[in-house]
Amino acid sequence: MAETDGVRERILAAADDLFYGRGIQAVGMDQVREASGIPLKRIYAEFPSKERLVVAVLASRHALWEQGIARAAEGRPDPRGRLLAIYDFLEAWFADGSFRGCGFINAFGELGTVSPLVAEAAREHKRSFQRYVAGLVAEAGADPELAPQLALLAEGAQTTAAISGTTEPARHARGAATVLIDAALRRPAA
Amino acid sequence: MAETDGVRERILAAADDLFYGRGIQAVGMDQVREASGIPLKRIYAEFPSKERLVVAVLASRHALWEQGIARAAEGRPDPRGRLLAIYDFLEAWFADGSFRGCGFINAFGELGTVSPLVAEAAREHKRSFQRYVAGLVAEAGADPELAPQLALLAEGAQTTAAISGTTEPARHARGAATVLIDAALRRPAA
DNA sequence: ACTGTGGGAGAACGGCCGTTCTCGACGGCC
DNA sequence: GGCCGTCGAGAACGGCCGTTCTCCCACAGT
Repeated sequence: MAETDGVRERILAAADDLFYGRGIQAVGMDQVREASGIPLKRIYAEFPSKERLVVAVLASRHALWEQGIARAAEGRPDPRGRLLAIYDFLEAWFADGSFRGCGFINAFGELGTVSPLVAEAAREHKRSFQRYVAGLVAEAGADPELAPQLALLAEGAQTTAAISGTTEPARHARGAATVLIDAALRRPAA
Repeated sequence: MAETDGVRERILAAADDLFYGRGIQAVGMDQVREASGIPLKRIYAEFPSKERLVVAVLASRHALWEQGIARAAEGRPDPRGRLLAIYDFLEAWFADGSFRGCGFINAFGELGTVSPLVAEAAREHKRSFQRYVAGLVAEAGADPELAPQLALLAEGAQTTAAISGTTEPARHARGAATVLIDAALRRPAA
């Protein structure tokens, strides 16, 4: 049992590509098998149902997201810079040809009412991002109200970039965030 | 041919409820028949395929959206008030128990890659909203950059409210919009 | 009253879904 | 070398999908 053999990871990578790229319901388990090269029996040994596989894919996507914004924040000495780094990270992401919006928003829209596990995964992902932003806002000593406002800009940029197919929303969000942050820092929190 | 008999409207209303509430792929044509009380044969006489029905539902939803923001803007004498009315309209919408996010974002996430017609309907809806905001921003004499920023806040509020299940995002967006508008009006466009 | 037409209800169709089962080949241990 | 458990390949299953077809009744004109 020394190593997982990467089977789980190969399934997750293939399923993530397919689910994110084409929509979850539009992808059959046979396509996951074909793309991963892992037999159906083994997939079902690892994930007892498609729903569980979806949840696991979302979990891995959440980990990637956290790594991404953490890496973007590296080298930014002040909280203000780390907050703005979020939008730089978004711009790089939007420029990726396979970008298709926030996988959690997409999954929630598709399965939110039919799968409580998927709905909860999306809620927890967004809560976690809100906490991250709130932490930086607190570090900066700004009004806590600033945090959800900055998060809103990031969410809006993701959906707008997905539908329009451009990267501009990241720059618009960054510009708006700059104004909001500087206004909040001029009149700091009690 | 004096009147459409409302058949088309009944189909659209039932389909919209179901598609928006449960997701498009999760709803079968039989459920549309049952909910509308219109026989399948007549539905297919009116809409040649499910995809066309989806597009028609999105078109009616677009009309409702335009009416909603237009009505919210009534009685607001200045562009600034009409811009902020967008977020008041959103808050009222979020408070509706059946709110489940922006139907166009949901449809795009679910079918954007598989149905070009649905993708185009979503794009056109968002473009139209951008034009509306841009018009008000121009009326106000503010920097045109303000328009996409305000739109971002509205988009982010919709997805955040959908996933969190609260109405707060509307107030957060309104607060951020106030700051952005007033900052832009202090340093007006060339 | 008889025929013809149109529209209603629901069965039927081919196809794909998620999931499970069968079968045959392979490799480790005595 | 012979047995046994393991595992991969793909068929099989029940069920639902979007779409079409069949059948039957209710009513029009003469």
